[in-house]
Amino acid sequence: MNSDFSLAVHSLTFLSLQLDQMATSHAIAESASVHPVRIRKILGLLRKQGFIVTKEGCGGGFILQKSPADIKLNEIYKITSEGALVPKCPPPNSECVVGANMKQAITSIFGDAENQLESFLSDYSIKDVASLVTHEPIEVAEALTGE
Amino acid sequence: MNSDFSLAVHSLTFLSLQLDQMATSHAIAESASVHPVRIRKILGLLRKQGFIVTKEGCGGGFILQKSPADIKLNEIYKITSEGALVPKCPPPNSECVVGANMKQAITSIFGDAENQLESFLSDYSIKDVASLVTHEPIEVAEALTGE
DNA sequence: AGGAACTATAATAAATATTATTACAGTTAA
DNA sequence: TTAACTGTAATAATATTTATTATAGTTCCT
Repeated sequence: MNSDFSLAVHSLTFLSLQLDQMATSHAIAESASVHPVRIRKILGLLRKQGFIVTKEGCGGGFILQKSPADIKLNEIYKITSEGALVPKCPPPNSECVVGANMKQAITSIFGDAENQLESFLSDYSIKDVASLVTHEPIEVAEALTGE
Repeated sequence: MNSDFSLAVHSLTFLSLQLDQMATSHAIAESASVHPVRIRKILGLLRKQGFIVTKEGCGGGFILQKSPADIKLNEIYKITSEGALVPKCPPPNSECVVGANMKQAITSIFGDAENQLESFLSDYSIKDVASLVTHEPIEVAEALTGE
C-alpha cells in the first residue's frame, strides 16, 4: 500500500495534538518528512469529507473539525486507499478458464477481506493513534477484546 | 499489492485442474499472460514449501504435491506477500513525537490487521478458487457462515 | 493598496517498484 | 547429443509513487 493512508493518519494525529490552533502544511510535512504539496492534496480529501477545516491565506492552515475519538481509521482508509488490498492481476485471458476468471475470483475474495479489514480499522480512532504515539495507556486492546 | 500472490494462486489453481500431468512454466505463463521466468520464480518458492514438485529437463514441469483442498490461501499469502498489507510510512522523524512514532503505530495496528486477514484467507483453499473459476457451486460461503 | 504567508491544483520531473527480457548453466528424455 | 525443460542472475522496460515547480487565489497586516 502507498503512504497516503499513513500520511492522512499522521496529519490527523498531528492536528489532534494541536486542537486549539491551525497547523500549516509546512509544519505537518516537516513532521512527516514529506513534501507540503502532498499534505495539502491529502488534506484536501479530508476537508471534502468534513474531517478538517481549511483556512487559506496568511495565518491559515488546517484544524480538526471532529473529535479525535470520533474519527475512525476505517473512514480514513476508505477515503485514501479503498481497493488497495486487492492484489493486482494480469489481464483476463479468454483462452483459458483459469485465466479468464482468476481476476474476478481474486477480486471477490479480497472484496470480502477488505470489508473485514475496514471493520477491524473501525475499532481504532485518531485518539487511539495519538495515544500510541505519545505512549499513553491504550484503550484499543479493550475495544478489541470487547471489555 | 503486487501480483505475486495472484500468480501463485493462479498457478496452483491451474495445476489443480491438471492433477495427472506436469504443466510447464510456459503453459502456466500463457494462461496468466505473464512471463515464464516469473512463474518459475514464484513456483520455486512454492516448491521449497512443499506445495508442488518440480521436474527439470525434457518433459519436466510442475505438479501439485498437496491436495487442492489442503492448500489454504493464507499459506500462499504468507509465502508471497507477507507484510504487503502494512502501508508505507515516511522514515521516522525524531524531531517530532508524531513523526518519531507513527511508523511503529501503523505497523502495530496493521500487524494485527494482517493476522486477521490471514485468518480470513485460511477459509479459502485452492479447491475453492478452482470452483469459483470453473463456476461450480461454491462451498466457501458455507464455511464462512459456519453452516 | 501592497506585500508576506498561506491554500488549491495542475503539470512535470525524479525516484522507486514492478515486470519483462535476456543470458547462461544445469537436468532429463529420447 | 540434441531438444525441451527448470533455476537463477543480470539487465531493461514499464508503471507507480513521490517530489518539485509553477501559477492562481485568499487572508492578514501595516
